[in-house]
Amino acid sequence: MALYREMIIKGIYPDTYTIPYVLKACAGFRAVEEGQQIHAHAIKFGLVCNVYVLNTLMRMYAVCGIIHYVQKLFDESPERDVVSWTTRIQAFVKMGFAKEAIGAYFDMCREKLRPDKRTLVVVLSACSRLGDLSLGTQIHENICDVCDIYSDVFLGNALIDMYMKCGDADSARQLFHEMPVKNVVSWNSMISGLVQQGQYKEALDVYNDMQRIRLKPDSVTLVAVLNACGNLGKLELGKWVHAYIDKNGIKADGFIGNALVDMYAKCGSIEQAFGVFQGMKFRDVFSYTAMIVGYAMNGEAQRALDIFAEMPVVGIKPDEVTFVGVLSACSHAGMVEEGRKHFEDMSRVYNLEPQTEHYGCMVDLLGRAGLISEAEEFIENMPIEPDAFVWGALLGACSIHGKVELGESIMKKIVTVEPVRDGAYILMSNIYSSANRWKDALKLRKAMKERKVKKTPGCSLIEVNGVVHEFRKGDKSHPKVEELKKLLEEMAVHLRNYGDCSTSNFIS
DNA sequence: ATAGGGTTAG
Repeated sequence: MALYREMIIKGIYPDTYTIPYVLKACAGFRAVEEGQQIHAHAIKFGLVCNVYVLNTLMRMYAVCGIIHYVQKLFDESPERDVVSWTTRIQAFVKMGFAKEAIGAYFDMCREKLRPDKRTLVVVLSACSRLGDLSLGTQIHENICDVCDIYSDVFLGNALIDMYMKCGDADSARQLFHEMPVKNVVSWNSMISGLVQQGQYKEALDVYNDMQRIRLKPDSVTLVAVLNACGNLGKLELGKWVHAYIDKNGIKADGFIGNALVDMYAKCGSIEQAFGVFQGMKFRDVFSYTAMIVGYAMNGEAQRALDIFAEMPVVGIKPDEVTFVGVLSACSHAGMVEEGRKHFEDMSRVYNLEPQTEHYGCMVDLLGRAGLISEAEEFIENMPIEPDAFVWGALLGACSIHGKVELGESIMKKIVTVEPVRDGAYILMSNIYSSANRWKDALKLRKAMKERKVKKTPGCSLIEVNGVVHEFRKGDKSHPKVEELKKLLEEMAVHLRNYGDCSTSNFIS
């Protein structure tokens, strides 16, 4: 850049070779203003009719996120080649306009331009974002016409990612095994893909295979592994990853730091989570959200709200997920007024539209506090259609406060929205049982069987000395189940002595 | 002689 300036000052004109060089540097540093200056030079010296110059200009605006200019340059350019199209498609994908990207791809085909490997990689990433499997499969077939899929790691990786994001883990796995050359991105696509599908154990299996061939994980790998650890309660492995990060001088940047906070919080080590959070140089919405949700999950509502109150001070705007944490913290602590205030602030102060999760949290908040008719009213005034999550929250309130008739009418609504999940049936049958209406409870259990309702076993994970113990409701397979039961009974007796009545049936 | 576009994460 300095050399280029010197050149201009000395009165030497740039040519069609100079401009792409300097523009590449601008794109690398996201220096829009300098890029615009170069753009002005290119116009001044009459170089904008060259495809190379045009394409690098488009690319510079694309990485700086100014899609408007990309489109303008594309429209005005006298000559467009595969690179121009690819750059425009990529710009759409980057800005989250996946549909437009696909549209541009088909326009390109209509203009009788043949896409190459790099175009197809970008188009596949658009399919991933859309989660459109049939479109992705169609592109896969297009690729087979153009070239050999196995001839390019990038293409293979993009295909794995596409199948994973479209929910077809089997095809992704098959492709992965057939690829003759793999790199760390191929492994990462598999591992994070499985994590996104909730197949945490499978993700860790793939990670073990990766270690077996002694391929070094990078920060993308570790973020996915930490995510799996958090969801499986694998604190020991999570700690090991933390040590690995420190030892290998991997930058504890945003992604890694946030993943560590999330992992520790989900594993119940909330103090460790806070330690990592405090040690981070740069914190963003995700760091704060992980901490708030973590505190809420671990029953520390006040600390969740304290962290939330810090956000405007440091100038970080909360997002929808942050508010799920805030509202659930209020709900579990019975802070009705506080919760109401935050719910109102969501749209009024932060311009965020409440989603069904937020309405569900509010119904839960009101319902738990016994304000059932207000909770009902709240649902009636919802601008969006209430889903099973919202009705479920109200049903939960009926279960706590023994409202049988209301429960029955809610049950009817839930069955129409979501007939195959077990949660509501269990709640309702508990309501009947508490009201001594055993016949109705039995009838409901029968209906569950008839409708083939899927049962998700109540389950908790805990790790002791590196071994994960999984407890399912009614499961007696743990080797020390009798000892555990005895201990729990003793604990319940102690707790009741301190005036806690909620422990009577937690031993099951 | 010298130039441009690609995949993975919270």
